[in-house]
Amino acid sequence: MFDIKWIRDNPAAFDKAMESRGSSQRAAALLDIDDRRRTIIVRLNEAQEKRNALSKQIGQAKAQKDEAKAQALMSEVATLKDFIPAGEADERAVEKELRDALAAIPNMALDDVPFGEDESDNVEYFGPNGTPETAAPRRPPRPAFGFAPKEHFEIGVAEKDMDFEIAAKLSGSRFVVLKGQLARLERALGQFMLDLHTQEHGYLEVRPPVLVRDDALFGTGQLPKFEDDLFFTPHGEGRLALIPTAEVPLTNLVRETILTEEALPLRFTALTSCFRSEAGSAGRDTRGMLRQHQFDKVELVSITTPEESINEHERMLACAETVLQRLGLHYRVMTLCTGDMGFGARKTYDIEVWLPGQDTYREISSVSVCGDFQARRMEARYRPAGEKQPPRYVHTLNGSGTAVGRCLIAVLENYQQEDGSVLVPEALQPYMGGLGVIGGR
RNA sequence: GGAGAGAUGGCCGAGUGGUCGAAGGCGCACGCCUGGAAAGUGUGUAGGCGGGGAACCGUCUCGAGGGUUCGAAUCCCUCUCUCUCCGCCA
Repeated sequence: MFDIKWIRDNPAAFDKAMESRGSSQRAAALLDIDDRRRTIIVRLNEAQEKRNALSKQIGQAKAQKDEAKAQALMSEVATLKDFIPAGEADERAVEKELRDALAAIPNMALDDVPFGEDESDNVEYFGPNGTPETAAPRRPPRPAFGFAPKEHFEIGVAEKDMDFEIAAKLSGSRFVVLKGQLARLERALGQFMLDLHTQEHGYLEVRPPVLVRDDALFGTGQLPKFEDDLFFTPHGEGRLALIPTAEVPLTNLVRETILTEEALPLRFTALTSCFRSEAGSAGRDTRGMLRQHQFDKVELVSITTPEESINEHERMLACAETVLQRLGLHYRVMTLCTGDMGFGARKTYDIEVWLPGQDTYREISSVSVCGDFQARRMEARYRPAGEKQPPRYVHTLNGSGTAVGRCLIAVLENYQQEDGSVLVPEALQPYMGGLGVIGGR
């Protein structure tokens, strides 16, 4: 969420940022609300000041048993009796108007984010000061096949243990039932990723709720604008949402707090199921388990100072890349252009894994730095170390590390054998009881 | 689901109609003490909004929202959450 004071001071920059993100928001309309708001506040404050001063005098008069004087003062205050409640109501209304307007505005892209309209304008990224040559050694090569590689759901093991028909009977479309070694392989992937991030990357493992309140969703920016993407369940008088990503509970872990600077950075990771209604995706990726209503994901969230968030973004990307490197999966990294970024992001890297069966790259991780955008919505601040300074908003980052279901697809497609079996990447074998291949005879 | 207790500053904890944004403690910051440190000691230390170049001033905030009152942390109503006991339950 934007700071109205910043918009007041930088209206041209704000308009430019909105235009580059394809938003029709402009500073003038917001500042008009702000002007009305400030006028109301000034008038209200003056009236309150007068009331408070007179009330204090009434207290003194009563203490001195001067009833006549007290009565005179009380009748004077009575003239404010209508104005103050009305002014308070006006203030509440205009504050809400401003907050509602600000809450619907997407974050501003960082200066080095490429300008563009959609995913065709995204730009490949090779690391800080990187080139294709410097990035290549870290990235596993594409596998070579002596046969035509199949899509994941056509591979022998999947035809046996990846059951969309029974899932449809249970739950409808966009659900899957995994069985046997495929079920175990997905579990192994989640365990492997969690162990990697907790043991080597310094993340704290968290088991959060997967049902959350509207407030938490507002904090990370899913509400109020993206209600249609969520599943809700009734609860008491209200409702709870199933999380679309563990970003929601992990980031909200610091909501409404003032941290000490020494506590930063905070790094959280969680393996959870995620739930998305995919309302706008009818007809897209309907075959296979690429786009499901329910999927598992290992999420990474960092809470940092403003000074450190850019560095943390690169670090988090590297943490996510390590997953694919250890699994021997070929991938590329894209910097999302201004038009393709999510609502709360200032800059986003997508990691796209190579899927030989589809003969294309598909997103398997998205790593975003949000600046103080979410922190403002959550009221998450920290107190700078040293000399007395006011609290500042923290910066928040989130990234997938990685999507487990899509990673399963990638393993199947990249390690498939002509006979329908699939080799188990070395890094996963300890999690598979030493098994080197699944689906073989 | 039933009964009861509670929610106060970064943290703990006093405070039942006026001078209370709020005692005391912890923590933190600065100073003194010290060869240096610890201990001790002194001072300071909430946040939001508005006005102002600034110093500063005003206002709001004691879980949230309404209400009573000239005046509310304190009284009333509604809600949320936490704790204890009972019931149910993986």
